Amino acid sequence: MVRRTKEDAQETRNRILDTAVEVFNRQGVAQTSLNDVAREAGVTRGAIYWHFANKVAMFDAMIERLVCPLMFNAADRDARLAADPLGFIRAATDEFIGMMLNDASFRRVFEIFWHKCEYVGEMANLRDSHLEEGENHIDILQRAFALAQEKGLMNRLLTPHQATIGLIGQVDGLLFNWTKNPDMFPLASYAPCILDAWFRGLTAPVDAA
Amino acid sequence: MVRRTKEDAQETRNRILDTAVEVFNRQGVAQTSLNDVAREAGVTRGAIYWHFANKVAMFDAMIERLVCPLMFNAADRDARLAADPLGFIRAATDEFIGMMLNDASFRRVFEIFWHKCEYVGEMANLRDSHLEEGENHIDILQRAFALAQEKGLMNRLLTPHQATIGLIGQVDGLLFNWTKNPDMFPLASYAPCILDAWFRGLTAPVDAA
DNA sequence: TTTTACATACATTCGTGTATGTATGTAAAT
DNA sequence: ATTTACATACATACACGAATGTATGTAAAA
Repeated sequence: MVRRTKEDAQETRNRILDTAVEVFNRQGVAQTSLNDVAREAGVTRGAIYWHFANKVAMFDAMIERLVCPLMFNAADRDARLAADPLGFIRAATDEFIGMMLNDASFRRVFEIFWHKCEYVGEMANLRDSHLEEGENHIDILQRAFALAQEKGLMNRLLTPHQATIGLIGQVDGLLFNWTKNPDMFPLASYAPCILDAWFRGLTAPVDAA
Repeated sequence: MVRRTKEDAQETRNRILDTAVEVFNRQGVAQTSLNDVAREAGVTRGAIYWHFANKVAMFDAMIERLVCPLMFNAADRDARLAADPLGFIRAATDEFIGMMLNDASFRRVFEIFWHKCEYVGEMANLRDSHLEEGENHIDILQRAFALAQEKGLMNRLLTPHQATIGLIGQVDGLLFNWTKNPDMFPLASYAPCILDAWFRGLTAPVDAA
């Protein structure tokens, strides 16, 4: 039973990528052969080599399919950012954490990124090429923090860029450690109050001393 | 020229492990064959299989050789912790960050842990077995935060455990992102003020409202 | 009829584990 | 002080599976 129509082919491609996420997550990217993916997807390596040049290209396609948090791409982004910069930032982080909690397939991809992948050679290049996306997020957050300072909503002990780096580090670190070992702490209940404390450090009044 | 004495053998073993760090860091753990390590260390696979059962055992030996931050193991640890809990915690984080900045071989091992290693199968088991070490650090920090609350040095909006998880997340996240891309931000100048802000969130007075 | 979307078959390379060889150290017997 | 007997510390060689990329076959779609 061979699939031929364009829709069928697209479905095959998606099934390969879905399967790749599962197998990568279970065996690691480097330890996974294209045959492993093919077998579990119910196709042969021929199908994989038809759709993708090699494993790295397949991994890249897996990334491209990722739906990024919506906050950063929403149409009314700049308006919301201007109206309540700190609220926007907090909503964006909550959205990201929420996706990690609720969207299993989203979470599984990040588990691969963080714990089941070696960034060397072509994989390192691939990551670097996707790094610009992250720089875009940094820019947006930085602008929001700058606006918050202009509005007097936060102190000036951190530059907007430092605040951005700090927040991203806090969020990434929490999610990294939680995905590494979910038994370490309950993310859903811990993240909100930890982030409350984090933002409290920004809004605390500065001693004149 | 073959080495025979015990000292020579130990030197060979160390050279293999030193080389392994370099090669793992360059090629990734999974992508590195024992032949790669042997060639660069100036021995054959025979030497490696003499000293280690396989690659995982070699990786484990690499971890065992790691000198952990001293703060947690110092003789006067509990005394310093009791005298100034928040100061102790801050000094411990500064020490860890300082080692990442100044000790290149220490940093290279963490680069492997975080970016050049897939935690699946035996490697996942190995990591889990070393996880207890981390739990010990968590216990110490948690006790320190609890003491700080008893002394009225910090507010009670976070439990000691939540504060611990938050701090570890902040530090790990900063170091993880910095080792991923050192050009992202200057760690040496950013870390102190970001941590200042973090602790400010703990010590900020709580609104009665 | 020509592509498309795969499956099948093949050649080659590479890594692992182990088995074996060997030169040297070392401790006890003589 | 030698010699003996064995352990140590590797190097060399081999057998085996496994993964990759490509070349080719093929049936249905367009």
